Amino acid sequence: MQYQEAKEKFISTWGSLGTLWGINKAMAQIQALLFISTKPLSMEDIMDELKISRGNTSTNLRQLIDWGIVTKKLITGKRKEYFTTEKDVQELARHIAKERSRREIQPVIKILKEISNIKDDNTEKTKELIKQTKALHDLAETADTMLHKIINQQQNWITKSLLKLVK
Amino acid sequence: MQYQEAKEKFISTWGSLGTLWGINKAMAQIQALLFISTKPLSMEDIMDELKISRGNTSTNLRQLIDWGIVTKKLITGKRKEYFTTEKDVQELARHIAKERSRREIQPVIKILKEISNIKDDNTEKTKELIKQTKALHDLAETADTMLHKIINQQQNWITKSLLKLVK
DNA sequence: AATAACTTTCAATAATTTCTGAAAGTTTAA
DNA sequence: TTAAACTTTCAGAAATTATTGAAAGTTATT
Repeated sequence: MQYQEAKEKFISTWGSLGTLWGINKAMAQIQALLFISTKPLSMEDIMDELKISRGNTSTNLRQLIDWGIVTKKLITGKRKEYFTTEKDVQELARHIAKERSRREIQPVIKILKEISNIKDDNTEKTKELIKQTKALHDLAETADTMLHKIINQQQNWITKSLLKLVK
Repeated sequence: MQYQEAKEKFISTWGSLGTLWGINKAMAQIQALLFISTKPLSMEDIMDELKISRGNTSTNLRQLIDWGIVTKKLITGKRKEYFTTEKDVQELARHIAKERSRREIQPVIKILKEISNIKDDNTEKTKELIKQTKALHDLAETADTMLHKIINQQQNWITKSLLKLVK
């Protein structure tokens, strides 16, 4: 397998994986492209490379920026904006986990809590609803808390290493 | 909030969460319905409750069975097939994690390994591709292994194992 | 064996999501 | 201030995914 084939395979695999987990294909592919690029890329570069339209590129870059995994980079002497993605896989995983928790898990936890707090009218079906949503709530909350601890642990690890470097 | 409202909210929330994570809405809702039901339900029951067609119900029940989180239950004296879902949240989480790993993560790990093993032609871009896909491969493999260790624990996996991991 | 009770399959359709491309908007340079 | 360089927005088109419903298939009952 040569470079070009490997590159295409990586980008397309990443795109499919994204789709499977509810992430737009173009968004995943742009991130994949930046992830293996040796230098920041312009919108033009990305459009050419992935054969997608300007609008699509612009929209998905914005989303990646909102997710905190892509940043604009201004290159002095150039008008265009250039983009890079977080290159450290652990940082990348942290960002994604943190965002998905904030956007998707936390709101569900809140709703589960509400539901499990409805008044118990002592019917069997109400008891079951309360019991099951409570169990789900507890599971989600514990898993989410643990995930955050892991995430923050990584951060600490990184912070520590950086501090060591500086000292 | 009364029972009926709470029930509907739970089913619809579960459906939306599913969609967000790449799971078909009907599939998630059927599972949600069974999850809070006090007794096994027939296809008829599910169709009525969720207002979906027979075909849709049949297809999605099959998928849930394939995923190992719903089982057929034959009630003696009745012709119809009845369905139940795993009621234990931890077992449920185990099944889902195991299946998603097997179907989605493992194949990606395999591809990442292939890609990161391409011949190094000593160009900068090839070196970067190898480096980055290798890092991703290692992260995915570590995370997946960790997940498997967690899901293979028989009981109290969250409180015991995850805490250990974090410490 | 015939019929009734039930489930599965799948072509057609509907709903949803993504993508395009051009107009509108913004920023920089001269 | 004007024009060029670049980015964003968004209505319509295209692609993808989900859903229906009825025919075909299966299994149990008489």
